[in-house]
Amino acid sequence: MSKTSIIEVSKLAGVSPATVSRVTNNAAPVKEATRIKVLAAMEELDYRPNTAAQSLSSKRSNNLGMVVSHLDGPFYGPVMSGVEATLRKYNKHVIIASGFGEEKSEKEAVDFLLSRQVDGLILLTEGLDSEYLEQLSKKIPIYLINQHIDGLESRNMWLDNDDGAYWATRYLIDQGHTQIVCLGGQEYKQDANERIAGYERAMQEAGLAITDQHIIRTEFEVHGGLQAMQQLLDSGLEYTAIVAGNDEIAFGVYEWAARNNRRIPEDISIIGFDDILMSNYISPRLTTMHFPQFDMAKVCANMAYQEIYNKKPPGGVKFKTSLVIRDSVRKI
Amino acid sequence: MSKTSIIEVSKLAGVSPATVSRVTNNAAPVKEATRIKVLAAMEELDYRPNTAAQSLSSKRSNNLGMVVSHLDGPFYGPVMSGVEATLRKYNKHVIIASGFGEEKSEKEAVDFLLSRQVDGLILLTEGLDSEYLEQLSKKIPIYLINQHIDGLESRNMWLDNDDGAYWATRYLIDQGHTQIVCLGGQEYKQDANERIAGYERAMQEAGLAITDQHIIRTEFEVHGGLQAMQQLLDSGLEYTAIVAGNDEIAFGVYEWAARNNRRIPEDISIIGFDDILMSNYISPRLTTMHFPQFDMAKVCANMAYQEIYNKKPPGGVKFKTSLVIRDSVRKI
DNA sequence: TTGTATGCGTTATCAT
DNA sequence: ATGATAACGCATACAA
Repeated sequence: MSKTSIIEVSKLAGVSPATVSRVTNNAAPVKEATRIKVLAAMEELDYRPNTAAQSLSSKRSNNLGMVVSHLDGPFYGPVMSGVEATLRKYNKHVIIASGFGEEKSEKEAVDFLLSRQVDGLILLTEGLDSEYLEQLSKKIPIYLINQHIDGLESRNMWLDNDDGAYWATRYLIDQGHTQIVCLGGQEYKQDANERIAGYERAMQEAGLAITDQHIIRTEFEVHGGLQAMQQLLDSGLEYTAIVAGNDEIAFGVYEWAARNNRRIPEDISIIGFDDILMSNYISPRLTTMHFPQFDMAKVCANMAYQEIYNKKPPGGVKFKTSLVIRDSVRKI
Repeated sequence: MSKTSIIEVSKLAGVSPATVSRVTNNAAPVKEATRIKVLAAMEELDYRPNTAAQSLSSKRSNNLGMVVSHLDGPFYGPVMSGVEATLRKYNKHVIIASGFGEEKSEKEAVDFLLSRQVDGLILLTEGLDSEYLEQLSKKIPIYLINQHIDGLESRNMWLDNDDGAYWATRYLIDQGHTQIVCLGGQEYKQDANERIAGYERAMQEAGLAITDQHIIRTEFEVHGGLQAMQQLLDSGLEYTAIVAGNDEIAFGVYEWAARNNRRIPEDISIIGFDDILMSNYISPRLTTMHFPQFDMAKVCANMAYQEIYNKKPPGGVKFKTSLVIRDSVRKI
């Protein structure tokens, strides 16, 4: 374990430590001949720069912090995966902290990460409001996934939820459905509102009237879908198809259908939103709008890297969903 | 951003930097009065020790590395969550790297983590063989989740797969089933073999004869379950219940049942293994053996912490599954 | 119990 | 293009 230091490498290569540093960081110009010598010495001694010393001296940890609401959950895996893979390519790393879905805990996670001297923060949270985030962004570069804050647009990666829900609804309409309800998320959630707006837009455009009963607000969870279906039943509204606010709500509908002896898609057609892993497993496989989480994560990590370590100006990106046709919608 | 250093704290408190260091690490004895003074000064200046300097000086990064096969996948979330939560409590942190399910990539992940000077390694991998791991363990403490290697038992956290499969099978038998098949994992997987052994043990104990046709090997995936069912059909063997090697295989059975117009549990009873999140979502909800991943992760992280930072000797732990009764098995 | 002094391995500044 | 040297902020051995 006797770590070989830059000094030993410099001696073996017959140069100064500074020169060795120059080649490891290949930032400053080094004559090709000496570079080769140094590289050879590093190789021979199996030299690995001490990251702590690098950080101390350069005042950079080479770590980005990332806080996600939940480490488990079906949604976050691909995002973490994308960020990790991208950063590792640049020899940077992500330190992930869980916010456990609560504002307090999410703030603690941010503090923890700050105390670890991360160079930037990637946030995929639910409980952090815009004021807090604006404050935070004065201290450290922050990148927001799936959250759109005025004033921070350039470091936002967000989804065009309206557009996605519009096309989801359009697909149902194109399949011949006219009695379409929407089981959306709760009002305090931005994306829930955007998705509902997209649904409304498509319905209106098609000249299909909707009433208050057509839109049911519930939690973005399986049990939310169940409750919403009960509410829908109670309302007596007739329908042939459902636009679900997300896939988990759609699963709640599956559950409800199974309990109440309704078949999907024969009796009820349904389209989801997000395309989480499970959508492709469940039976019948769920037709849904694909959320490009992995791409979003990669783009975000790239942007963070480029701005923080290469001073390239950031620019927010809006992503589009894509329709994934599977087996939960029937043609009328 | 002008970070306040230990020097400023020491001046404000009227003590030496060494004393400040002593209170932050509360290892060495400090008079209560001065401790209070120092704490007050730290508070006032909002002092946070520079982790890079700490690492450089103490020769410890206070980071543990963790490599998992996949960051997404239904299985790893709870494990990461448990490790992260536990370590954070101790003000240590986990750096997670993905192995992307390939040996080469997993080794790269290990190298990457080593180059980050982690103090220990938590491994939840598939492609690293015992020889490699034994070699690795000479360089750095490694903790194995869900993998049992001779010579490294004391740092192993593993599941009693045999016992779990035994009780899964027993449950089926207790519900009146006698024609029970097992859709297990592939031969090169340790846990797959152990689970099959448990199945066999329970069957023999109950005096139920099994033939080669009773045990089908397949991949631990949904499509594996599908294939196995096809094979089972071709064999012409009669059965009323299935022990699945894991939940994903069970989902494959669900899929097959849906396609072939068989009902669960009316026509086919099935019990899974692992209790992944989805098991509780799918319809009918899957009866399965719960894998205490979260506990396992917490125990593992605790053990790593205690050994690495407090020199407490480690001791491997064997975990038991527990039966989660839901709706996929019927009583005969 | 507390202070002093040194070292940790690298980068950055300033020369050359 | 390269070398010398001073930080970087903390922990620790040693001294008091």
